Amino acid sequence: MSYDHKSVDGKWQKRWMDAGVFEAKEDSSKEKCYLLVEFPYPSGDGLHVGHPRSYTAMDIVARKKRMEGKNVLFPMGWDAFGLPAENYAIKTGNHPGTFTEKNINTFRRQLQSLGFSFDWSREVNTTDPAYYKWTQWMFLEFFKAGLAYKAEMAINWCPKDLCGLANEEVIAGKCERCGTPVEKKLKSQWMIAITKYADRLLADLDTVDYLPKIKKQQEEWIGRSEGAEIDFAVDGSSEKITVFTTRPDTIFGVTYVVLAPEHPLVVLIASDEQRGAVDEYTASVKSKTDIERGDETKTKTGVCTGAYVINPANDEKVPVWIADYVLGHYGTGAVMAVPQHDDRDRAFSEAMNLPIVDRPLVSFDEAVEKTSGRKKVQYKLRDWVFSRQRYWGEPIPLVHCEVDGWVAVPIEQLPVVLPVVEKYQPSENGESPLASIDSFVNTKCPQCGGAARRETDTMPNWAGSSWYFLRYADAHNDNEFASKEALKQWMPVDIYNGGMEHTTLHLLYSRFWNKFLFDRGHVPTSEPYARRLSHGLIMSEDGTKMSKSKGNVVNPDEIVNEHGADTLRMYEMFMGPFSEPVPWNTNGVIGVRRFLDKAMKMTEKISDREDAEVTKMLHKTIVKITDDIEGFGFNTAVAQLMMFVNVVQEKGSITKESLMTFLRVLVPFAPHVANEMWENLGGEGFVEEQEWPVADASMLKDDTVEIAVQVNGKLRGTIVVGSDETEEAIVTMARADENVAKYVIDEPKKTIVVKGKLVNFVV
RNA sequence: GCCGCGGUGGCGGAAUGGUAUACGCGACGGACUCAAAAUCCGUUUCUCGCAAGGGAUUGAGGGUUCGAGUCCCUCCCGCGGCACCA
Repeated sequence: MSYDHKSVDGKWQKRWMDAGVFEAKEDSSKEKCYLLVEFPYPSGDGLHVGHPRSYTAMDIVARKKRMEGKNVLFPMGWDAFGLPAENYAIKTGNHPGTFTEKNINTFRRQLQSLGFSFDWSREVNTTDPAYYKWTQWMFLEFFKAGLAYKAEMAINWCPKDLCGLANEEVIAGKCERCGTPVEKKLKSQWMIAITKYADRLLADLDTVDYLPKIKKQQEEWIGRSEGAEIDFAVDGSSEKITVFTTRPDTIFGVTYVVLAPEHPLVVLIASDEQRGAVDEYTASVKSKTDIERGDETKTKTGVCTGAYVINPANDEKVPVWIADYVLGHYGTGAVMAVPQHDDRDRAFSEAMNLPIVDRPLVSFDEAVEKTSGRKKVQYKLRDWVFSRQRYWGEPIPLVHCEVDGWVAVPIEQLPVVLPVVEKYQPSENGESPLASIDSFVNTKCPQCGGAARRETDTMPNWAGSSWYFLRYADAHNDNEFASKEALKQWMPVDIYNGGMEHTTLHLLYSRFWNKFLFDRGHVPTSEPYARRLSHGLIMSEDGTKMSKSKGNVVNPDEIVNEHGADTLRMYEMFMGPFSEPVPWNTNGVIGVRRFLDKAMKMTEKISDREDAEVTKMLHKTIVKITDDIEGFGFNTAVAQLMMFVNVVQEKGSITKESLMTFLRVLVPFAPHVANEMWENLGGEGFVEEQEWPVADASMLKDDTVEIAVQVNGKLRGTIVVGSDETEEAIVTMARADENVAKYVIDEPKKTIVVKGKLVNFVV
């Protein structure tokens, strides 16, 4: 006999919703706890089994914290701008919002079918004008602070779709949709000066509790290096080449200087004899895609410009080359080459038959001083390209006026709502579809009232997700993105869980965004997340990534229908360590369902008395579950719950009191089953409304312990002794063991006793 | 190439330097049944042995230690991230 999961699941989900038990309260008498999971992109495929892994884990934490008396905020929403909806719109001509809404409804139904204790009253949706009004408002804050600026940028361009592509849409150098190799195209783009925050984004990592590997990824992405800028005068010219180097101490070993092909000085200094070769080389580099350029990391190419520079340390005259191993966008786009100390310079020298000299090093400071250089800190981080020539994104709320230039749309006119368009395809020259809507584009300048044109680019996907955690604090506020009081109550997020795939960009962007708002006095903390954890991916049974094209995607609905919500929840917790990737195994699901059936049957074993073993196990279980939830060891927590039920089954009876206590540690994992049992036993209200149990320390101690007896470290027997037995008595008993005595004939050289664990005789 | 993580039964995995293989799946045997499913009981790292018990075993090889899956060194394999950042 197994329990009827369909009626049990539905019954409790309805009751939780009706009672609003999981809604966070603006109640300062309790300590707050803000638990955040990454809000999903509501794709047309519906929920993936990967989603509930993170959500269940944090749901368990949330339920436990509530029972411990915390005021918990555990919200959910939708990161709903995105390409799939736009592609769907291009294909069908329907509005992407229709598609998005349908998908959100599916996701919401699926999440609710798993009984997560989300506070649905605070649901947010990035595509809702009431939400993106504030995304636009924040962009204007960047604009007003001078951090948003326009610049010519090379963007990814698909020559077949006539369309600009985001980096994420370029797969292996090809257009994600049509497979055409992607080209570079210069376009004027809105940029946000995240590099101004590079030092703080790096330094403040010391103030947060992230997994070390996550910190490391942030550090590497920011990529700080210390060095110096040194000027090399161009021989016979007033020009100078400034290089950035982290090794000024190698200055005497410089044999040539290299410019990136896109360096502006190239055209100025190339000699007449070399000009042809230089132009040819520059053109060939331009026509290469990033991948082609990257592919050639082993064979270095370049040409001599015919110009020479003077090494400021020793007045040596060295040639100037151009080569694409030097990047235009990093440092000064120019490098002093020291083949003696740098592998890349050495490889280039060997390829071009350039000399490699052996010169002594000088100290860093001495070299900087001798060359009149400047100490300099460089970052790999680049400013954030914020424009997309796309329909399905937040319109950038600026207008361009002939007289006043770029002007912010006044706050009372926000949001700038996405207009209705005929077609969602970008235009021939790569303009956003919004550019073809005259009624949208033509407007008046808010400053002078003259004719002006609206910006038609939209924001990238990252925008809405850069601040959603703030909106949850006060999700329905029309006057502010969130009130100061609400933000003060909830921020920072106590634990933020998400995938490793978001630990560079999303994490960095949202930290930056929050810091900026902090500087403007809009949010109370400089860092948004006190703690960041990540979960491992759920792989398919063969260990590869689940994907629709391979047809190995598991639909969570099927598991819920067949075995119930609690089975899916617990299986996802049981399948392996939370932070590691684990393969899905449909066979394994059945084990969890069997456990839940056995757990349900414990209500038939109620008795006035129970075996002492059961009582002891209950208290051990309380301790183990409490610790495991704190340490995110959900798989071993589930194992412990199983062991408890196994003991009850073996002993045949349990008191009602013990069982009801057990339900309080079961409920975070299997809330439907736990509540159903609770009700069957005559419990009042919800199990979630009970206090988290505390183990009785006196119950944790065993009367007797089994002790291993080793001889020279090899196990030769076990003895059972009283837990308070003296060492002496234990050693005597150990030696008395028949099998042990065979090996310990003479007095042992040494005897090691580890209390409660083992005795080791060294003979 | 560099950095990080990992390698334990047939499978997913467990183990503050202290009885390796918990828990689950699968498999095998038994009970119940006309039969099957479900359920329950038992066995299940390999190996020698009727048994008592012995031997081997945590990717490979060394080392430290009374004792190593765990610590150290060398190497192999897998996964993830970064990748000409001067």
